[in-house]
Amino acid sequence: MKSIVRTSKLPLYHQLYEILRENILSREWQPGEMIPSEAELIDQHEVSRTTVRQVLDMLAKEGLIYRQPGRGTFVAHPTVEQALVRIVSFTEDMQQRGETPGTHVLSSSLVPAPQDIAERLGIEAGEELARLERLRLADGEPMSVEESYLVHRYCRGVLRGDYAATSLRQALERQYGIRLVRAKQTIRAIPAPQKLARLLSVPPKSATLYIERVSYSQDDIAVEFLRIHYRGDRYSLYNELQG
Amino acid sequence: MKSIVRTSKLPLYHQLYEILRENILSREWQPGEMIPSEAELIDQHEVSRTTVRQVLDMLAKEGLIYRQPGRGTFVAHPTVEQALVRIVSFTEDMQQRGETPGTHVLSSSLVPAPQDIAERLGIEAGEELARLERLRLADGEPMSVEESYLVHRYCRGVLRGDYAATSLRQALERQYGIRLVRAKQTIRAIPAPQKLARLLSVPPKSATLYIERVSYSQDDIAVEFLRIHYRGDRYSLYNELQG
DNA sequence: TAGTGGTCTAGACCACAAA
DNA sequence: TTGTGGTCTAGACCACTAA
Repeated sequence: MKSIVRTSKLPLYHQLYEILRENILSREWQPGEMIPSEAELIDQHEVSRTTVRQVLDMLAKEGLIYRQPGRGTFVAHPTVEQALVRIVSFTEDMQQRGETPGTHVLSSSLVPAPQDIAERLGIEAGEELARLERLRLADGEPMSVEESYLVHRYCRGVLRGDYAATSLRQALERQYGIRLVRAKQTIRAIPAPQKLARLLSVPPKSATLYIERVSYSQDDIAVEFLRIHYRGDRYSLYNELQG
Repeated sequence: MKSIVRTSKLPLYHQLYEILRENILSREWQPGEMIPSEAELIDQHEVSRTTVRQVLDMLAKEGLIYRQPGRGTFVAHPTVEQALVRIVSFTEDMQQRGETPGTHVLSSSLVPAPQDIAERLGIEAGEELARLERLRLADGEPMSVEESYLVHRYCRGVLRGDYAATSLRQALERQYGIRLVRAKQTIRAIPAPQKLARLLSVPPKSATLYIERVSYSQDDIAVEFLRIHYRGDRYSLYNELQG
């Protein structure tokens, strides 16, 4: 198990956060299981209660844990509710919804950046982009069509991967050290153009949920522009608001 | 100015939060303006730094303030980005988008709760609901149709108000002390039914962004069920995700 | 009664911005 | 040099849960 390094430049709470988060995501601590009490975490990591609570507050805010006064702190069960606030892969998304994901790669090529996409990514028009178009299936039926544009400069050769089987996000992380940690997106309802309607197996002009997303790396650099058309009759988004 | 009551059952941080929040929302503290430093807040309200910082963390998380190390803490400028995370009135929403809002009341009546809505609100089917149907305009053109269902028990007589001119949210707050502080919603793309298409001035089966929302009061009681159909060609949602 | 999380205090040292 | 927010500590009292 990783432990806190007192000489690190990283704040103690940040190190402890990474450690606890890893224990949860790796399933070392199972959903529903009680995690060590605040007192135990203080002893184990030799930090103050304030620091421990700061970390638990962060994890609770993210929905990874929940607390029960007088009882303890527990690992939360993953819920669909997280979908719209956390960046989630198609595979993960479908699994949360209880459907079996599938993928067909429709096309994959290098293209010069069109003006509109270049603007969104903060690069020059004409710069080389890796374009990947995929049909996504849920339980064998078409669910969405995704069009990814990656700034090729940051991930030369990405298109050599097989993205029917592998996750694009995983490849970016493992081969290029790029973690997509933040994204901005807009959501619209638009009628399916003819070609898209055929791919999705719906009548032309059917309502689709259309999302445009720009994703940023851990260094806050725009890396990907994504267009997704979801079938309106099969897909819905969920989120929570506060006043 | 309100001040903290030490004998109150409410936690100090909660009272201080309400006070600072009110100063911001009432525009007593203008956007961009520096708010009192942590040291000043400690003196003014006679609480510890921990308590002050807990409150500032909450406000920063909400996006109401931002901090600059070494400089101070400032009131944030309202941004469109808040739209999908904060609960926003139609009027406020349109103003942020730079359009002039308008409203026509289509119908208003008391109805027994249908099974599906009763479930969402956590009440018995058949319980009395106040139903309000409104057409929303932006720059004089139809933008959306809203159908509100309020649990009448909590706000007897609401329907006497004129909700073409007044905000329903304001009426709930001022007349019934109900503040909608939290909501859950799902977002879909669906084709406009004939009747709706006429109201929105679009062809039948046009794509609409359809939102179902359950809103909760400060006491965490479900108060309102809302259905909104936005014209797909005029409206888009925006939000930010984190990895 | 013992253990848990919720709230709160008084103090400390740091890096950074501005004068 | 002064004031700001960022991080961290050690300790306290409370209400609640479970044995």
